[in-house]
Amino acid sequence: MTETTESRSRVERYDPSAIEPRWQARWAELRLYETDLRDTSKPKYYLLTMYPYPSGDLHIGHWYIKTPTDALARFRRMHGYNVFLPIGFDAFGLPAENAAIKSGGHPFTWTMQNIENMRRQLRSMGATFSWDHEVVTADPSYYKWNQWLFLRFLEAGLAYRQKSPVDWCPNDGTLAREQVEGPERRCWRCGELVEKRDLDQWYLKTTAYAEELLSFEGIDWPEPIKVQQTNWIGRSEGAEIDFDTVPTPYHEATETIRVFTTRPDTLFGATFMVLAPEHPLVDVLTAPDRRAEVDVYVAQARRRTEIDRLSTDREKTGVAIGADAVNPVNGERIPIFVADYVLAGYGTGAIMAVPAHDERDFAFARQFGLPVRRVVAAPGTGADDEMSDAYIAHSADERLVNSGPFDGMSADEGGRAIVEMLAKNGKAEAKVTYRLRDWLISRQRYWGTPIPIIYCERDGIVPVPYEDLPVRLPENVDYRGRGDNPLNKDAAFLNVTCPVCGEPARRETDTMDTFVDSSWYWYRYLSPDKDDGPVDRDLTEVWTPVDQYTGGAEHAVMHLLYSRFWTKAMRDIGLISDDEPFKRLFNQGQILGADGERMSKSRGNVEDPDDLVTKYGADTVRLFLMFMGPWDQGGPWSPSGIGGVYRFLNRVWTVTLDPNGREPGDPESGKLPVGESAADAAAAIRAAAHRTLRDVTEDYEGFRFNTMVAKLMELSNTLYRYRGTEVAGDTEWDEAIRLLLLMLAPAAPHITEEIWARQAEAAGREWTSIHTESWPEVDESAIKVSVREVPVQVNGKLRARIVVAADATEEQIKAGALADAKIMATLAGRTPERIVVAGGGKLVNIVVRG
RNA sequence: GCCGAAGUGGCGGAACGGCAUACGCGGCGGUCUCAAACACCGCUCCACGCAAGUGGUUGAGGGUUCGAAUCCCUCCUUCGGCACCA
Repeated sequence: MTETTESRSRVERYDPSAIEPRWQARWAELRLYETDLRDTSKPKYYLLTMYPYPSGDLHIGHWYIKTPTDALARFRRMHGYNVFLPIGFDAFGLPAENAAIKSGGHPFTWTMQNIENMRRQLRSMGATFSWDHEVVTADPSYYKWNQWLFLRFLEAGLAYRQKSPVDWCPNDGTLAREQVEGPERRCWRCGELVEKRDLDQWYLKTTAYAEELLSFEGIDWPEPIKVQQTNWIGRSEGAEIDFDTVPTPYHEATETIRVFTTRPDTLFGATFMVLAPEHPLVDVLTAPDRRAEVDVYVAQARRRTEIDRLSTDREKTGVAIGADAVNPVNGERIPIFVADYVLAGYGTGAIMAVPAHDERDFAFARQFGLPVRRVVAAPGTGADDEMSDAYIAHSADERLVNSGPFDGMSADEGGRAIVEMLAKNGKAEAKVTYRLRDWLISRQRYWGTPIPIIYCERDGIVPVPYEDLPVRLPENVDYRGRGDNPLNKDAAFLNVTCPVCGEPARRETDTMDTFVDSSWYWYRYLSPDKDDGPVDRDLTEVWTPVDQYTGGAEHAVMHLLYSRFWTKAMRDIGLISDDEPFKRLFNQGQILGADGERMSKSRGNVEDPDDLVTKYGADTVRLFLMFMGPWDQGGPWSPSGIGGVYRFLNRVWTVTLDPNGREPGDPESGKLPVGESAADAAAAIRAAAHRTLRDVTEDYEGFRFNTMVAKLMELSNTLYRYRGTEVAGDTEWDEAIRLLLLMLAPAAPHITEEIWARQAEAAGREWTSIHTESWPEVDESAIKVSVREVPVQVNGKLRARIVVAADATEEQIKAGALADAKIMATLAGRTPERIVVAGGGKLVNIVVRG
């Protein structure tokens, strides 16, 4: 037994804390991961991971996002690619201001401290980021180009100014959605009731690209993301139709209400109209005796959230305004209502209500006792049958009824004919509408990119001249414990001279939405220090679009849609030639706190990676995050199980560095399995190694990191079984060990580098980094088997397994199955009705009656 | 409410039209040790059975198929997004 003790002490214990910092320093020294963007000798691979927000809630979630991405970068490098994996910080935003208001400090200080800590943590991962290309969006060298691009978009007619409502607190100014609390909608800071206030704000014309954004040609994105974006854009074909109002004693002028409808075929069924509470004609048309009630209703509606207003669950509310309109097809007078289920921002902010054929209109009509008139009928349905629900179905065999000259036409045909007839008098036109709205980029906040505009009494809206960019944020800010924008109180910032006339003028104090920063940062990564333009055209021609983008699914629509818009807009002002920003996209899941909630300091459920790294090492943490589950799933954090991954790395350490050692706990240790020759064992080892290589390669490519780790565990378990036997140290053994290390290298870069170096030293070879090795080739012949097992089912139930030659024909497999004793017993003399040999001989199913 | 996704052992999960529960955690038993820790070996979905085995099982219910965790329909639950969190 002294032998086992000896063998166990032959190699020192795996100690990540000794290994990891040393290799990180060595890689940095060798500049192993600095990407030469001008190097064209290798194919390029731009791997982008969503840059983090330096929230101060530094948590394991950041590692969860970055670790597999780094493994992928290393995997691609081993395939001969020139990989660019940049990193930066999304440094503007609300949390920095909140921290500043609370602490009295400066958002800049808070942000930079967080960034410094995150840099350290990200470095401790051993990730191969190109730190020399780092971008920090709160730096004037970055946000200057937000301003520059904004001015170019303004020149190109892609930016405009318009009044729109914000959630407003009398004490704390504009509030973000998360700052409005409770069903009563109160300010989170002072508890005051939140109201709507209309402000002049800047918009970007995303809708100009609505049609192009619907096409995902040439990019390989997950289907659910494309569906969500398509639904967000929400293209609807229909018509705009004009309804004239009926003059009244208090309003004799005829007003025209233009509605948008996707169902012009149902025009004869319109029995009332609805205006959005924000519609300008509400005020004009409301009868004096209805005024009080309407005003109250409008004020209430404006306080509701859109989600609430659009809920089909909620009881419909509304108020008649005491005016009628005329249906242009039949001259019928119909009452006009104001109701919050109609939104000002969609279509024309007014609808014709057809209760018979629209669910919400039906509910409203029921609520208010309004007539329901069927105008579309499926075969077998009477024109005036009582309706218990709106009839929405759209099929080819339904016909118009109660529609005058259009009776008998199909819905499509009738719709076209009705629009055509009205169009002759200029009363209708075919129209496509989108749910997508233009992008409101104005924020009434300090910590963002100042919008480079000056307002002059004489010259109006004046862009800041390009040579005066950047418009810098003043360094001294005074929050005085309040939530509103301190720029409004900063005289030095506010008061400027008009660039056109030289008279005193006022500077815009709104800053830009932080989604502006994140809409083009990957272009800036290529040339972060370029000072004569936002992007380096030569580099973008080579490096963009991004080959692979990884990041959270919570960005499925907004960030990814804004980025697509921005790319197209930059293309159209001649800066780049890309049509799309990201060729391939992968959305990983989110790590939640142990309580199943999103990690945040305020919830106290933040998991810091540092402790785990200290205890187990970065390689174990990296591997554990990959092993936890499918990357696109995420889930609540639990460190239980990390010990298993740590054990696995210890086993790799032992099996590679001490192949001839034996295990005291295993009576069979050091012996080949019963009945197996050394040649059999060597072949089995080789087969296992190459089978694993084939599967692991596919798993890396498909982002299936959890099964990738599982398969490497299996291989190491197989090797462990042969540890200390006569085949340990053979050619096949050494090859398997080599493959194991190469496959593990992208995921666990430190331990593999250490073992690689020790092996080189032991063999007297000169050291080269494992991370400069090429990815190995699968030898299919090593995996080939001579016999295999085929499961046999009877009526879909597994009854036996038979062993057949690997190249057995279907007939031979059938015969073998029927000859099996268990199968014969199960069949009990019954004659098979059918025998299915499935999947090219993978499985047999015998179907019998009774 | 609307759009998207997911529900599988005690737990994380594997299989994604063909052997359900790979791999790991936890648990149980063992080897080593004076002992503990570490390490190692074995067992571990549920029910009945001494066993061989038999039956059941992928959120619930229905359907398609020789065959369904996987495809379709209805429902339930959870997560992401819903335009000022990023």
